[in-house]
Amino acid sequence: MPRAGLSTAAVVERAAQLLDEQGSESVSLADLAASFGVKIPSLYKHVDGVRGLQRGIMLSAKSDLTAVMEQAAVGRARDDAIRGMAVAYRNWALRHPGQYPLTVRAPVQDDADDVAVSTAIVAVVFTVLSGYGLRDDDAVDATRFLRSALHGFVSLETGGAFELPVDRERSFSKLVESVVTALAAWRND
Amino acid sequence: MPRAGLSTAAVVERAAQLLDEQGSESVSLADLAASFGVKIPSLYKHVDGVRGLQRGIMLSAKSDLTAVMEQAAVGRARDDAIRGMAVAYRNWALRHPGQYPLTVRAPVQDDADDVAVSTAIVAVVFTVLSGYGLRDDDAVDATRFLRSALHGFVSLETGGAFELPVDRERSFSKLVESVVTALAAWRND
DNA sequence: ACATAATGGCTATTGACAATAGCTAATTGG
DNA sequence: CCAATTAGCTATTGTCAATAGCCATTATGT
Repeated sequence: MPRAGLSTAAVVERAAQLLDEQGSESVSLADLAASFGVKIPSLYKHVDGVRGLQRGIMLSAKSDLTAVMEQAAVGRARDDAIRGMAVAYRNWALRHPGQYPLTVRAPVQDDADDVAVSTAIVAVVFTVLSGYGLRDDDAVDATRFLRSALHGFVSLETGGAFELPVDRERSFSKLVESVVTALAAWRND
Repeated sequence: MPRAGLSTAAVVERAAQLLDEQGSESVSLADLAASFGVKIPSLYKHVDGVRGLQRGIMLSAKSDLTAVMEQAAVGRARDDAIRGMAVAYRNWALRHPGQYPLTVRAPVQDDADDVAVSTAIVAVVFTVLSGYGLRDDDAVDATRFLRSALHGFVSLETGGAFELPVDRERSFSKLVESVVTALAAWRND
């Protein structure tokens, strides 16, 4: 019996790929195994069942998205940083429609890795917002507002809820500009 | 064999209830049947399998949410209408965390009922926004912005993503006020 | 080099669940 | 009060995740 050369990383990566391609909400071990030309139980040597597999994809998705957002915000400040980050966020989601929903899963509190990557995402947003001089509760409210707007748009868009034949790019730009304006005026209301 | 007195409406309603209570993403026919003290195959006399059951819950959820939003907007205009609708939207979602995700599912195009209830939701938002004098593409962009903000917040909230010990009510109020401000200034950007 | 350990993938099996076919008992209409 | 319909049942099949236990392959240590 020739070896297929599996590894935890390879299995998780392939699963994430299948998830993005086939659009379904979860990968079956059956499909995943088939994609390697391998039987289901073999996967258990590398991944702890469906649960462990999903956890692996989720961790990699969250940290990947965080990196992309950081990258987009580096060297920019305030409005420019927001715009860059927003576009990067949306593009990542459009490229990874299957993985995206996993990035908004609340962290499991007794999973240290999950908590770490999850707080990292919020930290990026938080840092970008620090340029507006927002503190404490105001910063939290603003972060929630920004996340809500981005997540809402992307979630509806990848879910196919924007069906009218109106340019989604333009709608997103308008949304980002509205958010930027609101953040600039945050102290006033 | 005494009859349990099932009906399509009763089955769908109970399923929606279980969905909200047990927080999971879907109801199993096993649990649903058990809740009636009935065997699985009996459900097929009232509902067309898991698919048909989900469709039933989705239709009822979408029209229920639409009614609640309409109710909240009646007799109000502009900012007041938005505020009322936003609060009603969020409250409905918080009360129905299981059903809520079904309300943002894109309509299946060859399902006339689905298309009808789905366009009804958008129509409510559209009508409320008509008070701002927005037309054509602007109205679409604004509708998408409003839906994105509301859905994003509620989705993150019911998903448990807002974990910091900061008042979520306040965050939501700030979000609504930001949206209202943005809508009032829509033409300017 | 070769024995021994560690590892990778297999078959077989169990258990949960959806789904269908076909039966029988309860209800309802003339 | 009998006939037709309907509701719920048992039995069965098929899919999938998961576990147990087997054997082949690769790596290691003297």
